[in-house]
Amino acid sequence: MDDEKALPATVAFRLGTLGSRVAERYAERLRPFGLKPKHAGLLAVLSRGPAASQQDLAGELRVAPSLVVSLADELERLGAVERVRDPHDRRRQVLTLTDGGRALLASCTTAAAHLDAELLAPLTPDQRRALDEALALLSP
Amino acid sequence: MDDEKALPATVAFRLGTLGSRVAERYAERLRPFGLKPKHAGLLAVLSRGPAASQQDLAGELRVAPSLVVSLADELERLGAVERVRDPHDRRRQVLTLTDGGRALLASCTTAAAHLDAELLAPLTPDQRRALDEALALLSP
DNA sequence: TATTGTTATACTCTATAACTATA
DNA sequence: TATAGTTATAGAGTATAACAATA
Repeated sequence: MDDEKALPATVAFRLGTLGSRVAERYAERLRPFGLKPKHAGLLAVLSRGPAASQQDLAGELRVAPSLVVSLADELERLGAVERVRDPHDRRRQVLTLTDGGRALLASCTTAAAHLDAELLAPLTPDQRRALDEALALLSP
Repeated sequence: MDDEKALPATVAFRLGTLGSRVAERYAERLRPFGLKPKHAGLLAVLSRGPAASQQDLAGELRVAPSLVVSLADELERLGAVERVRDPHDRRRQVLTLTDGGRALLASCTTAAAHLDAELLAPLTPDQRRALDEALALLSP
């Protein structure tokens, strides 16, 4: 008997390719807003905590600090975030979400929900719950 | 009641980020072989069909034809594939897997299987089956 | 003229490293 | 001297477009 799965049958391979295709489709939906998925990720992090330092944000998003700078630049240009210098440590730029930023995040969330609906259409409710559970266990 | 999921709770968002992290981890495992995931994908396609044209391969892998050229160049340099001109249409380069290429693919498959074992460790057998099923339904 | 493979070029994304200002 | 943010530079990965050979 042959226990060996072919490469395209492994979870790692399928998760990698599926993830890349889903990310691509999500990026398409965000394009009209002038955003890429990483912008949405940054908005989401800002929305749930009080503004951390940009270095902390970099750690949380698992990207280089210099990337946070350009993401924040672009979000600032869109009026979605504001940079305020921390008066206690003037080296720190504290990022805060504006009302426009919250609206933008809501749009990103709606776009993701629409994509979810399309993706999950072929799954039964039980299968959806199972997938949700698996993703919760697999996600870092 | 609030039906609206937060962005990081959507399937699209989690599948995108998880897929990218898994792909990164898989790429690490392939590095010692001098390969990237796309090389492994090409080897896998070649292993299960008789050699198609490079353009067909590009379509199957969803990449530009020029990328197939460089992937094939690198695999040829590693002795994993051979290019043979089709005598019936001398424009066509037929790619064939060598024994070395089959061995290399086996290594890629083993690496993916090891990664699978690590990824799936926190899941029960039922959860693994459910994930497998969902991936089958979601994958193109 | 159309098609296959190839080459040349450019673009996107992201990281590393150098720099500035505060501490 | 050390740290936050920024800027400059470079590299990976991939696509687009021009090109050569063959049909």
